[in-house]
Amino acid sequence: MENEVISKNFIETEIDKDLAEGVYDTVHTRFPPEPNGYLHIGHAKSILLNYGLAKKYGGKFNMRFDDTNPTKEKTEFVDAIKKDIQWLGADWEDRLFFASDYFRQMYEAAVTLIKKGKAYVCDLTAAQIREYRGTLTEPGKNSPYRDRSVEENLELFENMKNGVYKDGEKVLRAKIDMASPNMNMRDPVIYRVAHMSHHNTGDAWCIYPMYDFAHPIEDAIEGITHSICTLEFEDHRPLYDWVVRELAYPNPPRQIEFAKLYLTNVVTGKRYIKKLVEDGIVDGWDDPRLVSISALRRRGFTPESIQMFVELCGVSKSQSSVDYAMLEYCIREDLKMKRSRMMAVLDPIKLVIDNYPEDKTEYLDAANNLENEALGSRKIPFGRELYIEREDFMENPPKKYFRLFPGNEVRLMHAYFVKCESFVKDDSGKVTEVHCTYDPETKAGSGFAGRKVKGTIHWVPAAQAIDAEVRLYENLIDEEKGVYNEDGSMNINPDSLKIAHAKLEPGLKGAKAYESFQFVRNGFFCVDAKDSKEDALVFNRIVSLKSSFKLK
RNA sequence: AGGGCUAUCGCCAAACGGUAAGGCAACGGACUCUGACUCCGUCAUUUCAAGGUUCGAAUCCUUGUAGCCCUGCCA
Repeated sequence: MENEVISKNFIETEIDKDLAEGVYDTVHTRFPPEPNGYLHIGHAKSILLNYGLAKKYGGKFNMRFDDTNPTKEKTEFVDAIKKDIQWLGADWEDRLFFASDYFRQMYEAAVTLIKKGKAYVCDLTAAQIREYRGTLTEPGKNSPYRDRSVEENLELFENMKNGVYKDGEKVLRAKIDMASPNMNMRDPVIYRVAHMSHHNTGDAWCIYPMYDFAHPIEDAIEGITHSICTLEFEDHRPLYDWVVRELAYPNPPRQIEFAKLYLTNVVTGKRYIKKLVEDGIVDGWDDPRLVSISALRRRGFTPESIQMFVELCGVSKSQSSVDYAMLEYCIREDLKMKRSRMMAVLDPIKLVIDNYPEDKTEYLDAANNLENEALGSRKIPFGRELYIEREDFMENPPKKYFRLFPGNEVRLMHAYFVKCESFVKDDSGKVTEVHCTYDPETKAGSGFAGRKVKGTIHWVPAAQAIDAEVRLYENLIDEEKGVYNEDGSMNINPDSLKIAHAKLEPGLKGAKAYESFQFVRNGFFCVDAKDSKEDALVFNRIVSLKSSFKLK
């Protein structure tokens, strides 16, 4: 409530400085994904950071697809990414751009560089370029084509554009410094030949700009002031600055880097996620055990919960890994007040109330959410036979076990106190039925205050309960062993997906439309919202069983 | 001839020379129609290490140490 005082992050400090010094008089940010895959929680940080900054400073936020490499990009990714960003709540208004729409300007910028003697066409092969580049500890050496005349370069580049050369035959390189300790400055390739259809421009071009050349131009064209990206681009900043300087953009953008978001015990690397999908270990990019935006959405995460999470994580330049528990905290925090709290029994065992009339059914009032009255209430049928959670009964309870055991009395959520009188076991010794008696005086809402019970358990009526095959998801990764082994393989938890035959509360709105349920570590449980317009549901006990009672 | 960046509680993260915020996690206790929620309380004499400057250092200087990134015609 009043603890909104989240301190300023270092990027805001930088922006304040820029504004104060008059370097810029506005803030204009952007989120520039390459449409080559699905967005995940790490991207959410970047999206919300960029969008949040623009909003905070009364500036603008652009959506831009950085589609300069046709070999990796697809239109279907464009659509998926747009959907995810909209869902997250970042509004680009009418500013949706494609880097590929600037190909003409980039081409002209390259020509400008050639005319200034700052770029040259190089005939070296990819392998030769690598060889000439030197190593981390040794300087590179100049390409034999480095000193071609401006006229020759102009003609050759024109030929590149006109499709005279095959892929890889020639490239355009910036003429900077082959001895630079920064590898990115050793005459980087800025244009390559690629005879391939582009998802947006089709066959209009057969030369495509490289990221380092294209990105600063894209930013400059759109009037971006602060080009915010992740730490690995820090070494590219001198090149970024070189490009905007050589091209003489007035009021050029400034690149600022921040640390990526990593989560503990979660597979984040795109190539690992891809492997999980391909090997069939997960059932797709939106498998609830993944942290792609679509997976989080399917699992029932809300945009608000992700916004909260990103806010809580903060922004800095130190490489860090946020505890997964923080993500769970955010969704619990967000949902606990605004979702109905239903009852479902995952591992049912029958409970018979011996002194309750056999043919009677009464409809009990149950609040949809105890903390939020505005969510209203529902009626739940109650009768002689119910199902309760197997773990809510113990024949020989340990100390401080507050649930059902012979002789103990508990409250049935939204209903009566019941006292355990006896139980039935089958031949194998497994408990099959628990018998108890109820006290009519203790009906929920009656104001009964005669005595108290230490425990409350949830239940569903045996006759009306909905049978459901439920998928329970737990951590995909073995928490003890960590995510990756030394050989790069992953420690997959064999129990990360279990099927349970659960009993759901009757009248559960839309319940039959749902295919599966997710069980998140720390006990948050909700309906799979994948193919449904329904909101995620939160279930009693499961949401509250955070880290409570641990059986030995 | 290597370069760049980062080091503050188990995990994030503030503090910008004036005497270590906050959140998550954890742990006590109260409350409870779920052991949840809520509420109260505990949780860094110390900031990677060692020196130095200063009345005063997490902040400045020196020297180390550790981690991450960079040798794509990927982004």
